Amino acid sequence: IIYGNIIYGHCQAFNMERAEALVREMEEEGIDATMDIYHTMMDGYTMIKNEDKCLIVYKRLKECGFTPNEVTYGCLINLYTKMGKVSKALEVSETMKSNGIKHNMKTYSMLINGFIKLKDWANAFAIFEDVIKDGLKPDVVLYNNIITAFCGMGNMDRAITTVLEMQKVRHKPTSRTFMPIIHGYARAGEAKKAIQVFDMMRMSGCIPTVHTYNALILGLVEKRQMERAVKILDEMLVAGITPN
RNA sequence: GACAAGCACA
Repeated sequence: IIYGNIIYGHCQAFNMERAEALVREMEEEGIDATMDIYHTMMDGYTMIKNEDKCLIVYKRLKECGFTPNEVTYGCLINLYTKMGKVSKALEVSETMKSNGIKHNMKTYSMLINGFIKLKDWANAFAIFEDVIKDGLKPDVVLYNNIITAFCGMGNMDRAITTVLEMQKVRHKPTSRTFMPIIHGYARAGEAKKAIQVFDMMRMSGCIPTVHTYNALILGLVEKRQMERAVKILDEMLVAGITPN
């Protein structure tokens, strides 16, 4: 139990060697690892993009007599989408379903995100249809994913209407909701619109993050509006955000 | 049920 927390900490800090050493230490003491420990280990390996190790952990989980649950499959789907192997992720999705485990918002988000990374908008939206068909109500993250997709397609208007839609359903946009939009306008050289969205964002009570500022500054720089970019940079420092 | 596996970046 205590081990679990420490291992979790190491995984988050990318110290996978340390985490692994602890697991071994635990086994030597005759303490059985719990499922969450396997999950955090899989996650850790996913973060450092070590597919093989992650799969080994998965295999060990099964060897220890655990039955994969939705989180386990989620970890696998996450792994494959992060590696850009969406077809593999879909296979996992099928196995999961045939084992009687339904998709939830997170597994769907991961799949959509995988397709978005490949710029496969058609399939991304196909998954979104499945979500609706399942009668699930999209959550904030899923909305953010959809917005990212619209921005990637260059369909900025749909992106904005989606934001309005989610507000209607009483979902508070997060700073990540607006980032792809600001970024999209920035890339298109529409600095004015980017700033408009930025204001809209603050109006809805979102606190801009470093990434938000980065997106905005990038746009201004591309438009050769260096003075404005520098001004924003100052605002950012005043807001107590450290540039990266 | 709530935590917990899903959304940043040239």
